[in-house]
Amino acid sequence: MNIGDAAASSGVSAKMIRHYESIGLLSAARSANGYRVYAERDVAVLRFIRHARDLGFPLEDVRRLLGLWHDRQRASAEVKKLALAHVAALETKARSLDAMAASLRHLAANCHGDGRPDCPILDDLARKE
Amino acid sequence: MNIGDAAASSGVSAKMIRHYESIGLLSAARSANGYRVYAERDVAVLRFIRHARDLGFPLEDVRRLLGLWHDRQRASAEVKKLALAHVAALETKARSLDAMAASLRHLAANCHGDGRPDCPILDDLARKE
DNA sequence: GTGGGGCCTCCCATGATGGGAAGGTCAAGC
DNA sequence: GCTTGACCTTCCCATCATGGGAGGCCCCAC
Repeated sequence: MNIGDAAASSGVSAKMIRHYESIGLLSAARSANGYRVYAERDVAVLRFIRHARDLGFPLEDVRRLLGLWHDRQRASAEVKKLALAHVAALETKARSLDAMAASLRHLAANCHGDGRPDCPILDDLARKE
Repeated sequence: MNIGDAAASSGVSAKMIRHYESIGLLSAARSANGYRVYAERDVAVLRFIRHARDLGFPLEDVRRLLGLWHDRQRASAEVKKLALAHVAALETKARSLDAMAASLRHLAANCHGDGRPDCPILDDLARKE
């Protein structure tokens, strides 16, 4: 299987497959012509990476998760710990964005939003602090 | 006022002040020795930028906001429109993070988290899809 | 006049992804 | 057999906002 097929059946772009290889998440055999060759096992790894990325795990976490996945002796506690730390990070980030949205929504609510130039939003951005 | 003082009183790092200048958000006079020179007016602009960044506006939005701020004839409607579009983007992003967190939290809840190797989190990441 | 701190420019790095150029390879159709 | 087009290769560049650091100039206080 060449990289294009691996990309199609894993949902990871060929570009990213090469990138993941370059940072050592993956390795690929090469055929005589220099093309990367993939087996089903590799496609499974790529899908794993994609799923982890879909959950927002940074690639360094993905690297650790792959290590834990490949280690059949790992304790599930390690995986859970990593996952919950990531959940906390996601929620912290989400709360931060919500706070920004709420502040801005409040400012916007006090803005006429008509043809007049007065604008509490700009006034707030221009505040001396 | 040199860049260090402008940084201290605006809360924007000297590094970022130079960067903002390089992308045209700001301009600075130069003294005979080549040092950038800032007036209170410039510090106000820097604070404006910082506040907008604190609300998560990307620099391209900041550029537009600065334009609207400098234009005393602008209609507040334009500012409000920009602000609400950004609020929507922030909320979309926050909901996306929350969805990831909820999925992962659900998986983690079903993971023993003890010394055993079984782990629904890894099973899910390894699913064929 | 020397030392230290501030300033200058320029390059590099982050994290994940994509775009694109220049060139090699292969298979199908004529 | 030769062309064509699709695929593959590597390498460089861009994004977005920010920081680190090197090498070198400038200025003030001691």
